[in-house]
Amino acid sequence: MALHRDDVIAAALDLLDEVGLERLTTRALTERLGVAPGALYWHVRSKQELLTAMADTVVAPAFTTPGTESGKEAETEAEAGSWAQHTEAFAHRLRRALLGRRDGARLVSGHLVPGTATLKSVEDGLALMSAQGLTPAQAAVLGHAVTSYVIGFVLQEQQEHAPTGEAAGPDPAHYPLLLQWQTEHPGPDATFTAGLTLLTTGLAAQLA
Amino acid sequence: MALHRDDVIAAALDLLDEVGLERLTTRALTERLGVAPGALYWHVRSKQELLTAMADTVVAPAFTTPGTESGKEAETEAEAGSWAQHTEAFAHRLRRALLGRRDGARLVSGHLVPGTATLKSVEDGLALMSAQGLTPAQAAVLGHAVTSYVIGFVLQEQQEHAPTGEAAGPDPAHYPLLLQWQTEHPGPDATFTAGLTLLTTGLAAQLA
DNA sequence: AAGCTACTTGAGCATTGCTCAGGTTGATCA
DNA sequence: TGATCAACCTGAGCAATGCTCAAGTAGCTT
Repeated sequence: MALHRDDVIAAALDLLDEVGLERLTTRALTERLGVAPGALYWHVRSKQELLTAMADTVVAPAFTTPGTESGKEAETEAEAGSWAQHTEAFAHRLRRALLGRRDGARLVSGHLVPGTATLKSVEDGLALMSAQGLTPAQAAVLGHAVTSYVIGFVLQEQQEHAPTGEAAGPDPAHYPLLLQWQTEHPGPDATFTAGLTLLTTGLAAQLA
Repeated sequence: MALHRDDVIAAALDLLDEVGLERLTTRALTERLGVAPGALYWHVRSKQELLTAMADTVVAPAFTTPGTESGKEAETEAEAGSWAQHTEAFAHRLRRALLGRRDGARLVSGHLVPGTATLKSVEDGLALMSAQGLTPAQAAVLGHAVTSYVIGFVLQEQQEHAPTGEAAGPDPAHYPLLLQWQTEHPGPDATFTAGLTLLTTGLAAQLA
């Protein structure tokens, strides 16, 4: 049975989980597909395009509101919840999506180009916030800030295991406050949420 | 006259500005240095290590407080300014440092390993905030959030000109709110500052 | 002058992204 | 049934890249 573009992307994502972005090579991919190296370029114009498609797939679930697809009773117009709740929910979805794949944040931050579905989702988000009294500028600033924050956060979160090419950095033991923070670390989830809350309460404070 | 490690790094940064990260190749670098390809590896263990050193140089000015080096009258203990002012000043320094080089954010986000100077600076920042009544956890969360935000923001900011490997994305003209935002865009500097203010006022609100 | 260290050459290997002319396969239509 | 055509694949190979290494060369010290 012949391959199709989606099979290629799916296999590429599997391979990514196994070997990481640095070692994601077209030859390893075609080998996994049981196919000659040249065959890849029937389905994909270049490795760049492949990476973009992968990034798009990774990010997709974050831009799909949970109850949106099954027609059960989802159409409650402006679904329940304040703009703050929606924003935070989106941030958590995005982070989970990025964490779901090895090097997910690097992949997305380097190769994503917003597709139709993404733009639609962003537009809807802006509309929802405007309907709750935010100016378009406020909504846009918040959205932009949140995505920046999430990507930056997960980037650091996933980099801990990356090779640096030189000897390990300096010993942090001499920096008491840093050390204290590292040992009392409440865990990445809590840290993420705390930072995220800064953004939403910041806007809430500005509104008052 | 023989090369030295610093010359190599400086030349690499110049080359980065000219050709961008994708085309920053060891051969182009050695050619620019007027030297055979193999000569590079006397000064640097691997390309990874070179990139790490470059990232460190790019980021360095952000972690050097302006009045710190000249002994004029800098030692005013906890220099003037609230934790919010200090945090925002740091964020702006970091953004400027990243914007100062082509692909600066990608370089740093992918290859930085915090050096001694960086850790010292972070420790000092935590100390300053603690002295102003913040708990270590609050200070750490704020610092982490700010750096995440800055890196994510500049990453997007610098990606506008990057090649995607496929045809341009969908036309954003059909999304009225998005379009409105794009046309009324107050400029990246203002957007950056607005998002940053969200973080600091968020913490301020939590303290009250 | 001898010797040592810092630095460089030149040749070359393995890997990678990509191309392309020609096959193969399977559905379609005469 | 057999010819046609498009989708899909092979095989061979090219150019660029990161890296290695034995053999130099230059300059300083003694």
